[in-house]
Amino acid sequence: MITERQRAILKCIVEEYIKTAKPVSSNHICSNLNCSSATVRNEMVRLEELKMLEKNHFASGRIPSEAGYRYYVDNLMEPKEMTGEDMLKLQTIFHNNELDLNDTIKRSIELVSEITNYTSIVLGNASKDNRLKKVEVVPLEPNKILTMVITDRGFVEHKNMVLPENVLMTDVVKTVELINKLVVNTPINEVSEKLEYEVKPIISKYVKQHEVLYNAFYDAFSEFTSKANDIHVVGRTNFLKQPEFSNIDKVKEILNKFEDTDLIKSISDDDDNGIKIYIGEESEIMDDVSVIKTKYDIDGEEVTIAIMGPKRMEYGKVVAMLDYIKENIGGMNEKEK
Amino acid sequence: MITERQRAILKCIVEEYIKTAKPVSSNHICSNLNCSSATVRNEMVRLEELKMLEKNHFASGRIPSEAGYRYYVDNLMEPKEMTGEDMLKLQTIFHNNELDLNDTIKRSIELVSEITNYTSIVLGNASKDNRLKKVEVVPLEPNKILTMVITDRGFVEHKNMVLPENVLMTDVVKTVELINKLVVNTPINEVSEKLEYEVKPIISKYVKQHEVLYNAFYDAFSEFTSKANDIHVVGRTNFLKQPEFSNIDKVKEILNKFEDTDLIKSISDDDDNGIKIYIGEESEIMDDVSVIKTKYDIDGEEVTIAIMGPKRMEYGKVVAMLDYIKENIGGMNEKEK
DNA sequence: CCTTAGCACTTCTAATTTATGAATGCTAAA
DNA sequence: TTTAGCATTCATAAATTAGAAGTGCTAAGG
Repeated sequence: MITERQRAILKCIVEEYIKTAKPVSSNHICSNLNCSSATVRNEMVRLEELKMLEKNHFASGRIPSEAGYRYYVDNLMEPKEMTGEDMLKLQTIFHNNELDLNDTIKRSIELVSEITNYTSIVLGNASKDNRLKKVEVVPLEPNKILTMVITDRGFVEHKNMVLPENVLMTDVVKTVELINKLVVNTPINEVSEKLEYEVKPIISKYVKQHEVLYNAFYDAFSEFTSKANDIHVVGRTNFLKQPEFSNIDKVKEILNKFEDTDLIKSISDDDDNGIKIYIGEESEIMDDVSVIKTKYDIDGEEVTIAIMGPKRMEYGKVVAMLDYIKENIGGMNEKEK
Repeated sequence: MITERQRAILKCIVEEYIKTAKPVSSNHICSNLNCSSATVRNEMVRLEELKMLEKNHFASGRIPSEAGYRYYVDNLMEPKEMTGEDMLKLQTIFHNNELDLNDTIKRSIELVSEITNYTSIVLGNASKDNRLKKVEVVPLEPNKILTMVITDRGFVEHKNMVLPENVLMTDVVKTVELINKLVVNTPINEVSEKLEYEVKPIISKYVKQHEVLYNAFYDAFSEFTSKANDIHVVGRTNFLKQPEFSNIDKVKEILNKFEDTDLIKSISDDDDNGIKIYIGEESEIMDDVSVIKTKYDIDGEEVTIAIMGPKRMEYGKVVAMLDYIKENIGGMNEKEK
């Protein structure tokens, strides 16, 4: 069992280490508690036996182990109040009517990154539950067109195309009409299938250059599904500001992880909707990194956001901000309906 | 005057230093030329007097000075052939019909970054010469709309908006009709002005909630102009791979420069349309950095691309690639018309 | 039995020394 | 003009030293 005093010491060490990034000595702690440094040292030995603390070497101070952080986060951490200033900044984002929910989230998270100096990730999953609203073609120059795919959630994907010489504009219009008639209101991830089995057979009857046109639209759709599922990373280089990343190889390692799309996407794998904290190894990103993440379920559409920093993160501060954002986004969501 | 042998030595030193990033010794050179290391040393002294070479300290080898690189680039550098493999990779991008010119450039430049391990920048200047083609509104849910701004060049900017309770859909439609009637075909950078002085007075007569709606559209346009003028940077972290950036402070410095939008935009200030090389200080970005840049003039629309690396860049290789890209983009441009 | 003063002990860090080696500049001979 | 030879310079790496920080343990005190 862990005693009350041990808890106090652990809390003190974790918080001090988070603040300074330097191993914490018994001397430093005894001024906060009513006991001598020798007593603290005795307790430290016990906390080390419990695997809550670690030492770099014989005579360094103690630093929290992953288990130590875990215990701190689960049992000792006090919710940290946001500053009025930070709240105000978030409020201006929330009350900007021109932003839709997705952009609001992105902006909020960018702000979190700026305030905390951590890295933020937004993983959209827009394709899920988006239905095709309409397909549109705007002729630009004689043989150049703009094609647009619009969903009922307001996502737009567009692409400029150069028409081969032998394709007629009337054929383009026919194709678009056909697609609009047959595919509108289909969930976006089923569109490809529907195109292949329902549109293609018909298109070949009515449209001369059906091969070329069909392929062009088919590609536009598949690009859409891949893009909609997008990854938004802000503040990658914030890691450079952390003393534990003063080593250039560590920097390289973490920056390379950000290039690994699959790894980043895997952050949203977990289905828990609360605010979850993954410390070091648990993050499955890198041993020196912690991730705080949550999912926002915006009328059926899932958005995962994650804040990434060194293990020595200000967990309380970040959790408070995410809480605040979640609360307000939830409110907006209600209002909107 | 600089002698033939001195030129040969300078060329040798620059190329060796580009390859190894280590000061070049007289011994290393004399094996390439038919003379002893002592002779080379004598010449090196003269090249140093001409400010073409520098030393780190008394007994280090020589490294090229900025003037040395300059002389090399202007007089000694041989155009380097691209490898067939690299050409092939570029060709697949050029022949991808679904990419418009802008995307083709972006992709090509990304490839250059990948091959060379330098950083690439594409500075679009889309707003220039873009005219408003149409404004469109798609109603999504009862009080939610998608607004789109489309230009004659095929740029699309869109935004989801939540309508305030008291705004009627009919008013929205009226506003859109008005804008389309009055502003279509206006160069995009003049739209704001025209909105303010021509549309606003009229809108207030016909539309009830004119303030709210007017502001919404006004903001959408100004966002468009700022976005269209976009900055596309690829391979920022490639600098980490360069030995001259093994110092974390240098890395921070260069990464911070990338955040400075105005600085990056200033790269396109120069009006020369050829391929220009700025070495070190000349780049006005950072003393340790060189920039190779050029402008592509695609039927009236200007795109600046720049490749950034250490002073110790493979100038010849990059120039060859940009040449090749320019040639092919030019060809596409013709074909398209 | 818990707390604490005292002290020996460990290890890191930073400063200094030492040794080695790479490459130079200069001199003098070919 | 070229080059061999050699003293000279300076960086880098390894070895040494000194100092500081902080621990663990022991033994005394409440």
